[in-house]
Parts: sequence; structure tokens; C-alpha cells
Amino acid sequence: MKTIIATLLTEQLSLDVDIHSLLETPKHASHGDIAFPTFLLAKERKQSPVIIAQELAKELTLPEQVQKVQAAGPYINFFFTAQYHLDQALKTPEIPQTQETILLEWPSPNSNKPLHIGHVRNMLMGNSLARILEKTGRKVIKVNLNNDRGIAICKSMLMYQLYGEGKTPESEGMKSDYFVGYYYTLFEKKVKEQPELQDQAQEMLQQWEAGDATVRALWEQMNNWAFQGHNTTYETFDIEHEKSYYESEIFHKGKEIVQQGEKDGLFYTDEKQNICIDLEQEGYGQKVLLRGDGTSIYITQDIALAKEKVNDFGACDKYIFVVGNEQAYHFQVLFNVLEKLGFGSTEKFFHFAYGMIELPEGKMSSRKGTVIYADQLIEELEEQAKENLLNRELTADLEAEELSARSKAIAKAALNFFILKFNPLSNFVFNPKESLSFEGETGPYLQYTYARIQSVLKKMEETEVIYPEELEEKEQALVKVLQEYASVVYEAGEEYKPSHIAHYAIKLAQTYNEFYHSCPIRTAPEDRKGLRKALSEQTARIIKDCLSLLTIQALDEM
RNA sequence: GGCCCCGUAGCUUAGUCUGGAUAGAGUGGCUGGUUUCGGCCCAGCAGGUCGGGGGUUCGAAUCCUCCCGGGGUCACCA
Repeated sequence: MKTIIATLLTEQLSLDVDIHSLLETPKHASHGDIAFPTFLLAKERKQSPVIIAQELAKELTLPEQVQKVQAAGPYINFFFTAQYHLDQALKTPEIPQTQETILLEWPSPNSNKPLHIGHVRNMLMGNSLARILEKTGRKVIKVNLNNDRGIAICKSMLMYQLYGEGKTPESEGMKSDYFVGYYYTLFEKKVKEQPELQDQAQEMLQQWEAGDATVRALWEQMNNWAFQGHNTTYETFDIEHEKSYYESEIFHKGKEIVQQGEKDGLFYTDEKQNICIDLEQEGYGQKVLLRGDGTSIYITQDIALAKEKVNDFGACDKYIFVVGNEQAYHFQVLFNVLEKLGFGSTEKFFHFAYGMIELPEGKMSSRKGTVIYADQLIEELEEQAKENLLNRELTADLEAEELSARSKAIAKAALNFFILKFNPLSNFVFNPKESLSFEGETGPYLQYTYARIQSVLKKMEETEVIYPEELEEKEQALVKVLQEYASVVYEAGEEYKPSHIAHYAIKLAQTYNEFYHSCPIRTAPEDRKGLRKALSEQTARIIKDCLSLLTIQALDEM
């Protein structure tokens, strides 16, 4: 629409400004579809903007898509015809495609405990982002980095060695990652009274690095349990990767790269023989990249991983890391190091950061037992959803299987939407009792709107769509929102913002529900029935698409 | 202390990059709505110094600047 108006204004008025960028989409329907503000002209011509608007509006000859033009104060407002709006709203949305290859890395957990609500935020954001990127034409390579070595897993190992008594997840009837996590928590408890455990864990880490057979065997056992548990959680959350990397396999590989960089004069050696980078100019200070004894640190392995990824998948246009924002500084340093090493400009790397989730009583603590685990969370929500279904007349008699399937879908809708509608960078307090609702701005609200449309459509026969001269107010509002879909997805892809999709979906559902309540569909006048049916179908299609981008299932009945 | 993120109705928040007409929602509170397409719905009322000051601009929640509050980070940890 902007292009049409920009062309119109450029051709008919001799204005020396970039018209397209000045055009606005008014917030209120009474202001039309596109508005041209005349403030700039007023300044140039030293005339009242109101008068300029009035005069220009009179001069214009309108193309067929534009029904009328109206000067309103300092704005010239353009109104498009119902015909034009309907064509745009009812056609298959064309989402502008961006040809890019993006490597997306997430959720990259530690292997010493189960996934918790922080990982849930990570998993959902990564998943949704991947879907949005794919929808906008990008090729997305999905990888995971398992942090499977280090002091944390050694703590679990040590406790199992001391107190495990040969128990297994099977013998205890525990999900295997919880089994591993139990020993980690046990360490945090015991170390308070026995500080020497800290040294023992450290010692174990050294034995691990030295390749001690017993320690390695124990490590493999514990890790297998942890991963096995994580994998079932990934299934619940629809997480799939093309490749999983393991810190244990790459952590020693960065050494040569860093040493070569030092020879090439990119880095320097400090008095302790550490190889370091000077990022004073960039504002990040001096950072060690490789210890003097040649052993790796966190950033060394990230450098190695960058190379592995290029080896495996070729150079990509962008590399996105979904990681909590407490690591923002680390990633800025890493991106600068990678740029110096020739992996590409820092622009190619993006830290998709998100804020912390806290509980009403403060930060989560595995020691205090206040961690909310991903599996438990979704299970509790399923229970709530099930209860809701049983309390409704329509669904009280569902068969067990169907009841369970629907509860699952509704629970995930509630959780996914709740997490994804937020600005990712905000911290938020998660109150398990109050945070998740099924009413209002929620995933189930979207599912409900979709299901109700399906129910209405099912009862209707094929009807011809007849375009009316004028649309009713609620029809008009719906038509406008439907037209926005393609550009919303495009923007979400450009800006990496799943929340745009969430907010748009709510707006569409709200607009549709208002339409639904004031415009009968099945009992509409004959010349309106086909139109309203078509609008309902298109709304359903787009809601379903949005839900899919948010990793939520659309239900035909709920 | 340096750097990064956050601050908008009682609560949860959209809008900030790219400045425009009356700052949108949800929730909670109050008042209503279905002999009609599914009430997890809809309508209405009350609720805002957009953290504060200064600046730029015809115009600022949005840009600049200085403060205030909350969180994070500044390891040879990950």
C-alpha cells in the first residue's frame, strides 16, 4: 500500500523528499490505511501543515485501488477500496524470503543435572527462532554443545563413587538425569561439612584429564544417564539437532589455533606464558586464551568449536548462540577473537541472549531444592489442563487417550506462549501458581479461537465469495490484521523476535473474536456468507501458522 | 568502580532499533452479554508524572545527556 501511495504522490506532486519513508500506517481506522504527514513540507514552504494537506489532497487523482483521500489536520489520509483489502487479505500470504545459511546452537546444557525452567526458556526460544528463520527462507543448521566435562560432572561422579552403592536409575525408579542430579545436589550439601570434598572433586578432574580408566568409565556411565534423560526431555519439547558436539571431544583442540594466532602476531604471551588477546581498544580488556601450561580454558574450546562447525558445515552467513545473557561479555570477547582469527566479522556472530527466570522466593537453588525442572513443569501443567477439560461440559466425557493428548497440547500451548511472548532480555519472576493461565493472552486462547472456527466451518457448505462495496467495521478490522501476517513474520525473522509472532497471533485472535461476536457467519445474509466463511478460513490458517512458529499444536477440537 | 541488560496502569506487559494523530493489551476489581455459529468468548467502567531531571525537534515512551532503582558481568570457572 505504501508503494502505491508513494508512487502516486511522486508522480502527481513535485515533492523533493523521500516519500516512501515518510508514509505511516495510522493506528486508528478512522485515519485510513496510509497517512502522509505534511510537517516537513510545512517547514520548507513556511506554510501551515493543515493548509498544505488540504490543498494537496484536492489536487490528487486517485488510482482504482484507492477509494478516497482525506485531509485530516496535518495529515493526508488514504483509504483503499474493500476490493483491494479483500484481495490482499484472502490471498496466500507471501513472506519475503531471505537466502541465508544460519547455524543455530542451543540449548547446550551441562550434563550433571536435569534440564530446568531456564533451559525451557532456552529450548523454546531456540526452537521458535529456528522455525521463524526457516519460514523466512533461511537454511538453519541446528547443533547442540554438550558441556560434558569439568568440575560439575566430577562432583556428581565423586558422590556416586562414595555413596552410590551400585545403584542405578532403574533400581531407584528414577529418570536417569534426575539420578545424576541427585548426586550433584548431594555434593553441594556434603561439601558444607566436608570442605575436603572440593579438593577430591578437583583431583578427579585431573585424573579424568590424565585419562584414568576407572574415572573415565564412571564418567561415561554418568554422562550416558544424563544424556538419556535429556533426550526424553528434548522429545517433549520437540528439540532436534543435526549434530551434537561434546566438549570432551573438542576442548583440547583449540590449542593449535591459539598458538598459530600468537605466531601470526594476533595475540601475545604474558609473563606467566599465557597466550592472551588485547581487546582494550574494543573495550573488553586483556583476556587469557590459553594457559601457560598449554591447557584449555572455556574460550579455547569455543574457538575450537567454531573451526569444527566450519569443517562440518562450511562457512555460514550467521552463527547464533542461544545462551543466557550473563554470558554477554564472554561472547563479545569470543566474537572479537574469531574475527581476528579470520572466521569473519563480529557481525556474523550473534548472541541470542535471554534474561534469568527467578522464583517468588528468589533465585533457584538446587541446594535448597527450589529448582523447577522442565519435565515436572510440563507434567503439572498437563494435570491442570486435564482438570480444566474434565470440568467443561463439552469435554467431560473424553476418552482417556484423547484427554491425555489434548491436555498435553494445551499444557504446551500455555507454557510456550507464556515464555515466548516476553521480551527475551527481561528477567522475570515465575510463579508456578499464578504465572500460567489458560485465559486471556495465552496459548490456549489461540487454540480455542482456532478450534471454534473449525467447528463453525465444519457445519457450513461451499459458498461463493461475493465482494461487497463496503465492509462492516469488524470485517474491515479483521481484513486489515490478516494483511499484516507476511510482514510480521518477515520482521520476526530479520530481528530474531519470536515475541512478534506471539503478539500478532493474539491481535489476530482478538480481532477475529470481536468479528465473530458481531458478525454471524452461518446465519449471515446470503451475499455475505461466503465472504465471512473465507475470512474465517484464512484466520484459522494464519493462527495455525503462528502456532506452528511458536511450536504449539493447533487443535481441531478442544 | 568500568561495561551490559531491565524500569510503561495494583500485577504481567506491547510499542523504543526506524520520533508523528487519542500510549495498546492481558490480568485483578466493578457492571453487563448466549431461546443464534463452542462462554477457555465478548461489551462497558475505573486504573498511566511511560523511573527522574536536562537537551535536540514543529513533534519524544522512542534520539542525546546526567542521575535513581533492580539484575548481570568484569577468573588461568563454565
